[in-house]
Amino acid sequence: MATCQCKKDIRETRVARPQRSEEITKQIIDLIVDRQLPTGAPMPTELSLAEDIGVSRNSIREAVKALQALGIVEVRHGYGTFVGSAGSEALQTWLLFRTRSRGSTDAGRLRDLLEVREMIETELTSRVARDHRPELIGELQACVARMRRKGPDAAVADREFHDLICAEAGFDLARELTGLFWDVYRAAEGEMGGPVSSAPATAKRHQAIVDALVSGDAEAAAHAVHRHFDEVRKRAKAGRYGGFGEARPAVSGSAAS
Amino acid sequence: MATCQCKKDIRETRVARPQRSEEITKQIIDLIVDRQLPTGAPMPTELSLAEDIGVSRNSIREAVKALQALGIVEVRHGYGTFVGSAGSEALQTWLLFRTRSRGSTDAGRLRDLLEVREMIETELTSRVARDHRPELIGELQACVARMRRKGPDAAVADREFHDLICAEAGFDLARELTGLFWDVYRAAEGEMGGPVSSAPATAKRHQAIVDALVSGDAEAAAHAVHRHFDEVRKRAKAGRYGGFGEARPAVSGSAAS
DNA sequence: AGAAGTAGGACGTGGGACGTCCTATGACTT
DNA sequence: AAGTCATAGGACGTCCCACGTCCTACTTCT
Repeated sequence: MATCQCKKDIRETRVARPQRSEEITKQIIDLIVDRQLPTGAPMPTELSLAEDIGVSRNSIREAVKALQALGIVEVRHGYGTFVGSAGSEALQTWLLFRTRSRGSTDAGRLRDLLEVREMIETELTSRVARDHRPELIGELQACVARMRRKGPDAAVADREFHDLICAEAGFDLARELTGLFWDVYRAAEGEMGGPVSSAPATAKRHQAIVDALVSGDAEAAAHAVHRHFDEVRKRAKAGRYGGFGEARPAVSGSAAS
Repeated sequence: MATCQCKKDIRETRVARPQRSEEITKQIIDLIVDRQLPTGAPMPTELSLAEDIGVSRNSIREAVKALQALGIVEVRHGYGTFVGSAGSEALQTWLLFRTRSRGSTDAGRLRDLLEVREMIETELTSRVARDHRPELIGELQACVARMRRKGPDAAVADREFHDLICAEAGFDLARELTGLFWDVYRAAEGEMGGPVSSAPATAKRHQAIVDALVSGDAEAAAHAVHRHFDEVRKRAKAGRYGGFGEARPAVSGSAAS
């Protein structure tokens, strides 16, 4: 009753061949795109899809499940299936698994998360420093103020702070990704018993970012963001799970592994 | 025989409630994490999963389909189900749909793709400029040389060029994401009848990036990357689908781009 | 007219059957 | 004895059918 009784080994390299059901998935997507169905529009019934495509309802359901997992469709029990927004929430499962799965031996996954967020936010903040609504500053200050008060709201304010900046730049994808990274980082960190962020220090760093934005200096803004993330990394290094480990060179066999 | 005969409207806001089957998905993931099954490890049979969890094989299959869509498991017909790598290929469907779906009215989705890639690659290249293997330069030069020769290989060399730099930094997630963005951009561009890249101009920009890397000047490297993407944007603007449209401010109607 | 009850549509789940694909084992050939 | 081919069995793929649950919209009663 072990995992599997046959002599399968991990070193199987044979790739899964193109599946039939993948074809169904494609057809459903094409249906949405061809008819230009907007987000929220009702999809055909499972039954009518089955008839149109010429497969059983069971196969349709499996295809729909796959699309649902990607946020491409949204299913409501007893009501119908609708076109989804393909928002970043759909990737949460993916990214969280990716972060956890090889996590036991490689805490660097957590670091990757932080690193990508830093890259995007650095550039994003630079651009916002060059051009932003005047009201933004006040909104950011309000977040910082909330962060100064300890409590569960501090984390929320932290996330809102970053989201405000990312939203300001106007790149939806970038904004959603950074939000996703924030959420997954938080979830993975909590799971590994990592450090809870220290609100006062974070507030201080955030204030520095606001100051840079006020001055309109793009490079200063980028610098402030870098320092913010430096501190997060430093805190992580002191955490229970022993920090991230060093960056390893990609291809060469010089170090690491 | 229309899309749906009932009077559903697009403005449905009711959110889908937590589904039972989502629970099954979670249990399967937990199984992988708890047993620390590495990528490629065989999963229990659908039948045994059904017995263990106490649901029908049908439900298991739907859950597995969802996980398969995210690359968390890999199913091989007639052989078994295996733990997947959760690689970025899984997101291709997601991102391509996201880019295409609102594409007809908003070509800005394509721009978002490019923009995020630029942000990540700018930062990544800066870091690589500060520290990289000496062999990297030669490898990059080889790519540039291939790009100078027109033909289908030029695009491949283009992708390899970027991938080499991203790999050098050692952040897997960043590397996979930029690769994903490249692929999806290419696919979406082709679909919209966009411009094929002009190899000589691209090669020139890439050469500038290599030069910056040789000099070890992080800021120069960032600048070179920015100029590279500027050119891609310029080319896109001249494309058949009429360019990206301007950056829109997130909330207010004040300034732009 | 308004509210409660009801019929029907649509998704959720379960169970079983059969086809297809793959591997491993054993018989057969050289 | 070693290699090749045929075969049996395991595991996924697809299908059918039935019933439960949930939601909406219509009908009916007050």
